[in-house]
Amino acid sequence: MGKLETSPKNSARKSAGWQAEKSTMMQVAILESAIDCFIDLGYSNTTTAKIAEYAKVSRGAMMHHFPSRLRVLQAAIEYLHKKRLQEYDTLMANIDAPDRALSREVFYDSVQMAWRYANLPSFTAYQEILAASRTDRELAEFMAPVERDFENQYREHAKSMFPHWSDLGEYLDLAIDVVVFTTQGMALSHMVQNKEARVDKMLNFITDQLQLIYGSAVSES
Amino acid sequence: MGKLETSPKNSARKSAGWQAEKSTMMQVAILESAIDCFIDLGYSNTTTAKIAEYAKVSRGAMMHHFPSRLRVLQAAIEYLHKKRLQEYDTLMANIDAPDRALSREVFYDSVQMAWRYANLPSFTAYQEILAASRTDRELAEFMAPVERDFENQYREHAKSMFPHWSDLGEYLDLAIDVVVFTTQGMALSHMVQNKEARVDKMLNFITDQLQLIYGSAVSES
DNA sequence: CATTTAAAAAACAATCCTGTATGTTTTGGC
DNA sequence: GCCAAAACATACAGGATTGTTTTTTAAATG
Repeated sequence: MGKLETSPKNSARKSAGWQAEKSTMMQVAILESAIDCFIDLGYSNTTTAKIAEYAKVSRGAMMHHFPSRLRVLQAAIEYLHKKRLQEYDTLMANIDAPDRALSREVFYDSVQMAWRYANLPSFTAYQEILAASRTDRELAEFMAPVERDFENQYREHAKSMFPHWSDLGEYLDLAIDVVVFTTQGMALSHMVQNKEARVDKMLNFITDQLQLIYGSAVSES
Repeated sequence: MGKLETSPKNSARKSAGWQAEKSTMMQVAILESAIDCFIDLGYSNTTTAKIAEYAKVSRGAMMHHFPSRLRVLQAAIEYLHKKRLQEYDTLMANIDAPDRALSREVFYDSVQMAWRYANLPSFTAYQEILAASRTDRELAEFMAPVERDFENQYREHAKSMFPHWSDLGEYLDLAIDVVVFTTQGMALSHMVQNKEARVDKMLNFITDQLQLIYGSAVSES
């Protein structure tokens, strides 16, 4: 994390868009720093000073780009939202096999993918925001469309991932809910004892359930 | 929520313990107010002034009983912990039928009980604390034994509730985890669409899974 | 090269919160 | 009824955070 270049020596020297380029670079650095602050310090302890410190930028410079704390945080949330969707794509790609037979292995890979997803730093950051939004009306209103969008995208992606299910809408919804609620419940619970073993058991169990749901789905159709 | 009596008119007039009695009354009011603040305002916005305001007590009076913010919060957490265990007992009592056959209805009642439990205000308050503890070392250290205790009590209670399982330890653990993680995952997720229907489906699904687990357990023994 | 404009840094005022210190009232013992 | 102790209330100092203002620096342009 080197300091931002302070003069156009290297690459884009004299390019017309140099200023704007540097500006957006700094903005991205600020947004990522804000997310890091969510993770390290929690939402409410994410002060403008801390964000600036993380981004190695003066608070004044930051306030120049984002006129208020709320604006920084909202921009960071949108940035995080896109990042999460992108991470979802990446994880999905690893098991991308729409044509593969729906063996247990495929189900298990999906479940484990969901579990990994719920353990990403971005998930933690997002949860911080969601938790804060419960008692912050302004934040909650900002989050509403974000959440709706995320839920839709998630669902759409899962549908295209498993074309076998596509005409069994209800069962697919149930399957998604089972996986999402369980993995997120695990991620958010502070399991004190035997965490690894219990997680392992749960993941295997969910896999079985998915196969069971799928079985019901195809037998009914 | 009437104001606390300011003089011993009614009941315990001139009783030796009047002072202490009133003192503990106020302390309880303060602790409950702190919990209400967790719910209404979130953990980090729970200031000493707000707690005092909720309890209809001067901040000075409060600081007399609890010398620092941390002390109030810690006392409130312990109070909440006991309250949660007690609420658990109460909910459990409603379906208390250790001798009843393990019909689907019994399983379903258990699941719904867990779901109701995860929707109590005390659950919300507890989650606020847990979330805050993630980035608050001191709070986390205080919470560790509380969480351990809660997990043990929860487990013990479930064991005595279902004596049929008692010698099938591993399966019982799995059953508990399934119910807990799912209900808590649902409670913490901000389901945007079709909340009621999805919850209903999930609860029924979990019930089926419990029966399945139980089936595996008895067939193996 | 000078000048105008944007960007960055620093300084400032206002608010809020905590902990403490000081003052006032109430209680319990004599 | 009086007095020490506690319970309670008020006032204050220190620190932190936010948003604004002012000053300084860098970039773009004619």
